[in-house]
Amino acid sequence: MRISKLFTKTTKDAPADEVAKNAQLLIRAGFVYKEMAGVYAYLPLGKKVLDNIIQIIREEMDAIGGNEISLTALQPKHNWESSGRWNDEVMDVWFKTKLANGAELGLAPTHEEPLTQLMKNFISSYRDLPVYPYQFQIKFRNELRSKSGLMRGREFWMKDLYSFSRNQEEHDNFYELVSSAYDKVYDRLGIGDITYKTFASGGSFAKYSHEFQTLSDVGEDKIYVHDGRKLAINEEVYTDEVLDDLGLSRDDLVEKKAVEVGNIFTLGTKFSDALDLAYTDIDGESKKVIMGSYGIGPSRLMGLIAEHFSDDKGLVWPESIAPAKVYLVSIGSDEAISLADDLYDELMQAGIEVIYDDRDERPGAKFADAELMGIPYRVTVSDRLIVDNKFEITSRKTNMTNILTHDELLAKLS
RNA sequence: CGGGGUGUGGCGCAGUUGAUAGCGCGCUCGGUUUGGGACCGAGAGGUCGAAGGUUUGAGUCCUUUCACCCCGACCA
Repeated sequence: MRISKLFTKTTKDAPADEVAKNAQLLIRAGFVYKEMAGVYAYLPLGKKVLDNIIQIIREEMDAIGGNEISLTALQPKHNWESSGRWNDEVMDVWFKTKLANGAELGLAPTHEEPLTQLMKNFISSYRDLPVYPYQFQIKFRNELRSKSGLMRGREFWMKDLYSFSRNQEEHDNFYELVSSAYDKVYDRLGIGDITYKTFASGGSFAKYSHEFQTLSDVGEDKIYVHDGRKLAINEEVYTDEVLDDLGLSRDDLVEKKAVEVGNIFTLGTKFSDALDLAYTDIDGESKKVIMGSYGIGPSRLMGLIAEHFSDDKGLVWPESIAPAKVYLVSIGSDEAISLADDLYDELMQAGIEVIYDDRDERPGAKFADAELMGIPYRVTVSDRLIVDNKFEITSRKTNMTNILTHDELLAKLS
């Protein structure tokens, strides 16, 4: 992508009313636009990052047998009345509205009910199970207070996977499979080392659910971490009984602040009971489907990663989700520009994503933008380098610079 | 939803005891610059969040309201 074709611009100042560092940087770098409190639009570079995060999650969900779907944001109330969750006392985050004919509607805050209803069309035999539909969708939640930039919005991207299993054992196996898939997702996003599988309250059908909590000073959750076993306990279930269960003592654990970046939850028959989702087993008996739900918030992850991987110059994206791998800067004469043009074409043809700063700007401005945008490698083409047939490459993360030949540069970037 | 704070060109801000709005960034044009956010000159751009009120006169005082931010409670 050429900067000259990119409609966004960077700014030196962040909006005064935006305090969260992730939103400040993302707005300054032109990745997102704030529509209102807790509601952000994704601009070209931000959309790219979000899509990259989503793609990593998609690959890992597909790898464990997920079937990607796309459910509706508009929700008629009847499914939700079956489960009791249409009631504002039970689910207090609803955005509700009406059809022209007066019928009540809600904007989906989650999708257990509609998906359970939908699956009744496709599940009737034990042969139809297990199945694992999932989707990426904007969820709507009327939070009393949104905050922390992208990390707590009133509309936000969520990956929600649901499991439909024949029995508890089948469910438990898949539950563990999802857990390991989540580990892979966080590893690929570059936050695996600071993300802990965390014991949390389980609801009616399981003793525990599990959250994936990433350590962060801006985290809203308090967890107790055991580094050796790479697990943690959420404050809400930090009791002697739980410690006994896990064979831990308080001395082994350290209190940390963290951001919940995923959760896996055993639903049991809560929704299959409410909406009557049953199958006929091999023995001819009708049985209720055992369900689970598994969430990851791609937009929250984007905010968290922006916040975590940043410094005084701006964003520092992990290579796996950066909007491009290379920020190409040309400095000086027409000859340097022409050489940069050629390099841009060559890198793009080699499948290496490049943001080419082809503006008539001074070097300092280009360098500053490369750093603010957090592109992993900055490649410079300039008159002083041309003389020796060399290119300069600088790592955003380490700030190390190498002067390379054309072939060395391509080898390094491939 | 309780407590606190803030709304003035696109962004960041100033505006005194009330007298019809100014600075920096950005933007446009001209020129000079070109390895760390250049400089000089000339310009454009604001019914001061909204509504009502007090006053000869309101960005400034009063009332109402909306929005945003922070702390708390709640929540992926």
